Order: sequence, then C-alpha cells, then structure tokens
Amino acid sequence: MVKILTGRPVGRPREFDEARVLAAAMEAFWRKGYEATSLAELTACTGLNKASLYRVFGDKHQLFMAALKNYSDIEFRETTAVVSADASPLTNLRAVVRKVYADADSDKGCLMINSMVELAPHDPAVKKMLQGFGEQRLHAIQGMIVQAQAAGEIRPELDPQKLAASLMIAFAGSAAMVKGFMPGEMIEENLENLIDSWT
Amino acid sequence: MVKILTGRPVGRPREFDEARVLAAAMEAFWRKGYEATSLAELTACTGLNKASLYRVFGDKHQLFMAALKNYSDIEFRETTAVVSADASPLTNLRAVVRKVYADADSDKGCLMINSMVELAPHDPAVKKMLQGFGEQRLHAIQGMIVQAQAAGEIRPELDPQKLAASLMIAFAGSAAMVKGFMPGEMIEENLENLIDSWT
DNA sequence: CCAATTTTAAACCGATTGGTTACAAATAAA
DNA sequence: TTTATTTGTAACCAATCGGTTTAAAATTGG
Repeated sequence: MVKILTGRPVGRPREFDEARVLAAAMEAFWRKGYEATSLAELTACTGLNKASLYRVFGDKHQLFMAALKNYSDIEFRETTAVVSADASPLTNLRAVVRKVYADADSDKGCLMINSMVELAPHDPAVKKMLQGFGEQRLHAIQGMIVQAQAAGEIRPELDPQKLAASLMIAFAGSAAMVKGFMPGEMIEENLENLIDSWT
Repeated sequence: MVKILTGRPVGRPREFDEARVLAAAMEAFWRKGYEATSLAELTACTGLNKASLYRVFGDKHQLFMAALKNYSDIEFRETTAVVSADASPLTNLRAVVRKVYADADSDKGCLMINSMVELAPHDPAVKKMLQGFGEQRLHAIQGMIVQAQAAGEIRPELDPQKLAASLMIAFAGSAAMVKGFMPGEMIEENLENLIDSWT
C-alpha cells in the first residue's frame, strides 16, 4: 500500500503557528532570563497551555535551547545580510558593527551574552551551543578583517585573529553595559572608535 | 541608673561570624546567580538556618544586596591596593588591569557584571547600586589615565573619558567571555593590547 | 536562683515551581 | 459512520520556593 501524500496531516489541526510561539518564548527568555521566566509566563505569552508546549517543544530547558538557537540564527542571518557586494570590506565591517550594537540597544541586551553569563558555567549544553555560535561569528569577523587588510583598509601589521577577538569582547561588553550602566550612544561611539583605531 | 558597658551583649551568644557568613553567601551568588541560588543552598553554605539568616540579613534580596556591596568593596579595595606610590601612572594602570582580569579569571566571572546582566533591567535597586559602583570605577580609571597623560605615557590627543569607557566595556566583555567562550590568556592579551594602543 | 534577652533548631506555612494525566474536540482515512 | 490520530483544556501532582512561628538553649543582670 502506498501512502498518499495529502497536504494535511491526520488528526485535529493545531491552532497555532510554531514559529510565532518560538518567537514569543525567545522574547520572554531574552527579556527576563532563563530562571526568572516561569512556565506560567511562557504559556501566557505564547498563548499555548503547558501540555501543547511540552508535546511540541519538550521541557523548559529544551524550549530554551530552541529559543537560543532561533535567536542566533535570526541574528546571524540579519547581520550577514547587511554586507553588500559593491561596498568595500571595511564599509561592510562597519555595517556589521552597527547592526550588532543596534540589536542589543534595548535593555534586553543580547540573548547569547545573557545566557553565557547566567547559564554557561553550570549548563554544559548551553555552553557548547554558545561556543559554536561564538566560533561562527569569530571566523566571520576574522574573514572580513582579512579582506579589509587585502584592500588596504586596515593596517596589515595587525593580527586579524586578535582584532576579531577584541571586537567580540567589545560586543559582549556592550551587551552587558547597555543593560544597566551605559547609554547606547556611548557604546556606539566606542565601537566606532575601535574600528577607527585599526585603519 | 547608668548602663555599664560590658563587652558582651545580653542573651545567647551567636555561634557564627557575620563576615564569614556574608562571604559564603557572596560566593554562592557569584557562582550560580541570584535566581538559581535557593535559600536551602544559602543555609547549607553559610551553616546558618533560615531563621538566623533572616534575623541578621533580612530576606533573600536584602542578603543579595549586602553580598553585592561586599563584593564591590573588596574588589575595589584590593584593586586600588595594587597601585604603588613610586611606580609610574601607566605602570599602575597596567597593574590595575592585571588585577581586574585576574579576579574574573575563573568561570564565575565578576559578580557585578553577572548581576547587571541577570537583574539590572528588572530590579531597580540592583541597577542603582551597580550604577554607583560603575561611576566609582569609571572615575578612578579616568583619573589614572589623566595622570598617565600628564606623565607623557599615554598620547595626549586621546579623550580620557572615552578611554576609560572603552576599558570598562572591555572589562565587562572579558567577564562575560571568560564564563563560556574565551580562555583567560586570550582575554589577558586583549586587555594588554588595548592599553598598548594608547601609548 | 530567677527574670529578661537573644540565638538556635526545626516544624510549619501557603504559593509557586516544572511537569503529567485524563478527557473532550476536531480532523483524515476507511 | 466508524475508527484512528492528533490537539486543546483543565484538573492534578509531588517537590520546592521564600518566609514565619514556636519553643528550647544559652547567656547577662539582678
């Protein structure tokens, strides 16, 4: 017997959009952190009840991991999207910097940095996932720096690996400071100055 | 009737040292964060039972605030202690930088940065306290930079306020990155390079 | 010794936590 | 129309949460 592929699955159709639910959960974790976000809040902001949430996403920790991955995917996709083929490498790097700090401008900061601070030391799964995301970004930034050096826009004697690391640290610091201490403009200016010091 | 001042207070003598208890609580919050540290863990690591803990320090939030202030006091005192009268301003600044990143070298990071990320956006009392600690450090660093410029050790055209801000951001980023992504040596090198770029 | 005072220990508290189960509703396939 | 399958709702669960109360133990002062 060959199974007929009708577009519709058997059983009662679900009344929610999986992507929207994940986005709502991500927003909650982003705003309040993992521990401080209760299942009750999650059901409230997603509109789903616990049972549905569990069947689709697993437990709270699995849902969090999915939300974290979702955040990284979106952030990385949107950030790489700002580089344009006809711009100079340095111009593109500046665009990426602007995008990154614009994302973390609200007092929510960056979900990846928030999670690294709150969870990484005692949550191996989160730590491993974040290390992957970090490597991905470190290499992407390093690649852009190498290109800019080839184009003569960044001083060639500077080590691309070290520059990339310093930019990552500045990103992390920005995401932390914006949550309680420094105004966005001060952070923006600092990032611009950092890039300027490379030229 | 004049009250006689005998050294010993009336009533049953307490069996614990207040400073040691606060240090133990601080350590717990530092390692696991505010939300993830339960009263049960606090009683376990301090040795006190809930009733004693509450009578002496108030509720969990008050205890946390005391622990946070304790952390800041200790860190600031120890850091300023490394500056020596006979060293050059820049040498002292380098010593401070080494001390700061040495403190955050473990994967516990820095309790102030941890708290800023976890709590500041939705805890006004914590946010206000951290802003105070931040201003204190910003001014101290800025003062050292001005001194170093007067001594001709840092380029005079650089804005001391901006340099101090960039160092604070680098500190915050270091404290975040050490918790899950970057090895201590990479962070150390980055901070050294930052200071070098000012000379 | 007795009264006042303070600390300790443990039982106790309602509320909330993350998580499950039982069942009715809604659909496709037969 | 019946059966299988999946979803949504809500009641339910034990464990833990932060916090309080009660009473015994230990001290000073009279």
